[in-house]
Amino acid sequence: MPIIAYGEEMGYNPKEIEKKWQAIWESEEAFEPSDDQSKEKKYILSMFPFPSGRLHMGHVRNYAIGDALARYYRKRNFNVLHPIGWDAFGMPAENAAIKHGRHPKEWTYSNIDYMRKELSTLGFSFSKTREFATCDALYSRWEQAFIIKMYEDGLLYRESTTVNWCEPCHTVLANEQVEEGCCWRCTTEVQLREMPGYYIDIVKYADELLDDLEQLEGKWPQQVLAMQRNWIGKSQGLEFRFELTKESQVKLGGKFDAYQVFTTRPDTIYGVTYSALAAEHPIVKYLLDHNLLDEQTAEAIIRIANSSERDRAQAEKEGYALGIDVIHPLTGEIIPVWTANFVLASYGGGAVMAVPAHDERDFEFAGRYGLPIKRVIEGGERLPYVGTGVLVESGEFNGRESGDVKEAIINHLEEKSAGKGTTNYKLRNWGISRQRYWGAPIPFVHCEACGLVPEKVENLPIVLPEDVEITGEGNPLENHPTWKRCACPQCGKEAIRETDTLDTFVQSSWYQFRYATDPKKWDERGIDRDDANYWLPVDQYIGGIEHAILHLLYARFFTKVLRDMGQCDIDEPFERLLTQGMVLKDSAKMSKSKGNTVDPDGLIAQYGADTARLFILFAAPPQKELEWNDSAVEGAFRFIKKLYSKKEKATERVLPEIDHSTLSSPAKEARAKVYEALKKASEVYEKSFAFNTLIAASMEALNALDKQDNSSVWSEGMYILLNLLEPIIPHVSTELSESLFDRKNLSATLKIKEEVFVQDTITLAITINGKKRTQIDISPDTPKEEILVIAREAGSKWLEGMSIIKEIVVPGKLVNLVAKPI
RNA sequence: GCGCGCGUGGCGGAAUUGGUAGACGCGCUAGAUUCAGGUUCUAGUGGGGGCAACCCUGUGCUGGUUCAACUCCAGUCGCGCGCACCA
Repeated sequence: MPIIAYGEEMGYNPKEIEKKWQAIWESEEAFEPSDDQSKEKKYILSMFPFPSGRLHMGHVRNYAIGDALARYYRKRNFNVLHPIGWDAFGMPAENAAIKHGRHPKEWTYSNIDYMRKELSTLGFSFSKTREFATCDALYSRWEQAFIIKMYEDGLLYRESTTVNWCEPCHTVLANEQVEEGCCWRCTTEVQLREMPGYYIDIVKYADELLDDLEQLEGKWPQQVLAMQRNWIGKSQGLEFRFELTKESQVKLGGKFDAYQVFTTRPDTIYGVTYSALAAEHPIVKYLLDHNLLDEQTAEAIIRIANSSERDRAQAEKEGYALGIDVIHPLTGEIIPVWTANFVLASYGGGAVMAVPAHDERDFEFAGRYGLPIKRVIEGGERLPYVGTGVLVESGEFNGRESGDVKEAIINHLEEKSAGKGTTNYKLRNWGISRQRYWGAPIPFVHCEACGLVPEKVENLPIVLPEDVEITGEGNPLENHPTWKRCACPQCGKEAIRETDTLDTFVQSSWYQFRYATDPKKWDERGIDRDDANYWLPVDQYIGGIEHAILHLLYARFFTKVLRDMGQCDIDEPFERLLTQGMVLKDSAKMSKSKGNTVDPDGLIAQYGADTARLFILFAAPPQKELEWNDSAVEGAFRFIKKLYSKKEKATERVLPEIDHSTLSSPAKEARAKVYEALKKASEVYEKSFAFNTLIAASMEALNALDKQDNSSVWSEGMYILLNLLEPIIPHVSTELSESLFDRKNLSATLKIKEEVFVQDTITLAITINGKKRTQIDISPDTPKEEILVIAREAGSKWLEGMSIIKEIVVPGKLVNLVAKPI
């Protein structure tokens, strides 16, 4: 019986161990990447946090995964870049200012200081020299330079259009930032508003953004790829002109002679019985402005135009005849024009041809208003029939298949100069203006004489004024007495500075390049091309699925833009993506409002960082949701205590040479388990990320070691287990590695010794007709014939009155005897 | 409606990718240690049956392929996520 009188000193003391190693790592600058770019690199990146004040469990999970990978590759002698920074601009800082009267800047930087400490108590191996906050003036400086370059390259423009306005956030939102008609941040319904703003032409890159998803196949989650494809929404078809009749042209004051419509089904063009315009369409506007509609109709159309897209999507089909007609480009028929609430203003020109026989929406609308329905595709019992088939009543195209007639109809219209093959995207250009204070100023100036002028690059950064009053009313930059007054960069006369700030997604679109740039060069340039080419793409990116569209699409887009600017030579920023699941408690997302949070600080105070990290990686595979479980945390703590308590078992300070054949069978078993865990390690760290199974294998190995007492086997076991657990529970692993092996076990590349898997006897399952009946122990080199003899004997009980018709031996696994009654 | 994914003990989850289902952990049961609680240790733990060796049954459901299916195929039900009048 061991004496445990001085157990307190002997026992596992996470606080002391963790503090000690965190200090050592800091003084050793253990996590800084090397400047030597001839070394093989790994860039491991967890999405950077918004400095909200405190870490939550989602952060802990995110960084525990990234840290495990970074530490693994560092040990494998890769040059590892594992940076952290702060996504520091954004609304919550202003909300805190309104609520608590704290200046956003002060609030943000003090949050960063606190959270940086939290990260270090968790022992994450981040590079310290590359840390930055996106609200740092130096970061804005380069971002503003990129924005100006985009403007010069014709990729960025200012335009007044209908935008999504969120009243509580007091700003416009990009399309991606509207979820089911509501603001992604505050979930209130967005309003449509006409106002000027800055846009980046992301649609120009739509094809590349779509096509390059193929390169990511198998490396990004399928779901994310599908969401991106869906969002880009490429569709090919026909765009053609609907010529207005002479009478209609006259009615429209000669202002319009035709309008464009888009269809993906040119094969149904002979089935057109009406055409429909969005309520916002210029022709409808003209009719309203010139009182060419009766009062009731006009009112109804205005009501539709003022309702949100979301409301319209839920409303019944509704529309009004406009009293004008167009001419069918192929048949010359007169087609009535309607306005309809289901036609989207923002897609395909805001106008459609309507083929009620072959489109559900058109059908429903036609039914409601008694419009004619003309079938032109054979197939299906009932209308609408939206499938493909043989064309009828389609003039010269009769009898041909939809599939091969599409191209012909497009060509036909092209020849008549009435239409052309076109590609449309659901993706819209990225609106980057925000009418808020706490963001990077958009570096433009409005000059009465020169118009819109970009700021001179040498004047960058344009920094925010600090003496502002944040009340939640209006834009503080707009309201500031002097800030917006400036000199025109072009003519030098008095001008007005732009008061919109950049969408915060702009900052997170290029931060991966900033980390890669040697900090010594941060003053000189935003991105160093050689550094970027060396470090990027990020080998493994880790973050929440909630960024599947927004951030990941923007960052991919920026990468391509920066490439075209000559900042780097890569096409895709993130080679592999891991989307972690949420951390739940009581089956609900942890949140302050639900009161179901578990505070990382409290957990660390109670059990230590290693337990927190171990639990979070053990409880579920990283991609899945993780249900918090206090007693399972205890279990993780118990494992670490057990590991620690076994340190005296290892008596040799190097990896011992062991003669496997002389060992007892529990010792052999223990070695096999240890090496199984080692085998698993590389697969887990490099491929599957199923840390839960690696931890399970390590637990099995420790349990097996504990069932034997050979100190060499113990030494070898600890040597290996501490190595493979170090990325997960670094403090206790390093502590034990230091005291047992002078940390030599942490730098070595460990070899798998195949001989430990060779067993004296192996167990084969005996199955009869695929059903397991019994098992046999045999020597591994027993010939097949002999195995069958033993197997038949072992199974004889179940084979009575049967005749064997087939025998299958799966080496090392089982014997299956296939038998039939005689 | 369309797209993607998932259904395995009381719970979290394993299963070398077609070869002994339920590893590992939590929980639970019994026992040991303890004045007691906690800790720790030992044994057991999918369901049903049997004194027992054992037997039956079992991966949402129904079929199929195969010597062999949690794994592959078809259908079906349920759940989750995303998109949603995109012409």
